[in-house]
Amino acid sequence: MTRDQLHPDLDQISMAQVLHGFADPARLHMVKTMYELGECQCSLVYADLGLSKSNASHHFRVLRESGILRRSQRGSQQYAALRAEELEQRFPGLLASVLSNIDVAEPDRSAPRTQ
Amino acid sequence: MTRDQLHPDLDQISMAQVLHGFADPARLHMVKTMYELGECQCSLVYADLGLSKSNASHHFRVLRESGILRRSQRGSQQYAALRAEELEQRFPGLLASVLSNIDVAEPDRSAPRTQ
DNA sequence: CATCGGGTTCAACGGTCGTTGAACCGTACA
DNA sequence: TGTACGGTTCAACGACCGTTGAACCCGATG
Repeated sequence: MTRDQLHPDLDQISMAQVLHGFADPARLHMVKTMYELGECQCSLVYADLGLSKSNASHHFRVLRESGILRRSQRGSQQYAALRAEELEQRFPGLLASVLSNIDVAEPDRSAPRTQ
Repeated sequence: MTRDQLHPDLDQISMAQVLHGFADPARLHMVKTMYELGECQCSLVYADLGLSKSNASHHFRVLRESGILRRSQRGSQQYAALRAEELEQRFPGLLASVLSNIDVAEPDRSAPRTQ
């Protein structure tokens, strides 16, 4: 059976909050992975990111508290999945546009910063 | 004539950066105002937000450095405008979905926090 | 000249963020 | 029983964020 953790009602989440949840390169990568894999084991989500366990746990918490993903436990394993339908209902089109732009070419970091 | 300030090339802006630029209630409000008014005087953008001058200037800087708006000076007045077309080209659909969700009902802050 | 208006800059503050490492927890398996 | 695995929690750290108030800048206007 699925035993849920603490997840906010999406009606309690503001636009600024969910945008903050997305606004990190590691978390964007995790979102992309979950989109591609569907519900999957947590360790798969950050496998190729080089995050420490505690750091990954932190980002999972931010994503969960932003309403972006749902975690559940089945047997001895934890799973994670995007709350895609709920997000679509609360913020129509937002997840889709974030997903479709995650792979946009990263800027050239060797160039000098502005200002 | 239009004299520009320091604005990053949008190719230098990452998805995470622009999302961070949007991820603040005051800045979302400013974005909405600029969308409704088009290019307009800066003071109009934060008129009904209760921001101090220096705080507004700070948020203008964040929005500018995130590539979200362009500032210009004509005569003695400063103007601000969304970089809508450039954003659309770099992150297709993103600005539109943010704009269309800014007015989503704010969550009920009287409810207890999760965790 | 002075002064006003619209913005910027600066230092300072309290709070939060991302990251780390170590300790811990629960389940599974030897 | 022990021990390994997958995660969480905690304290700590340096960095950054949002906000404030005061000082400053500069073009326009008296």
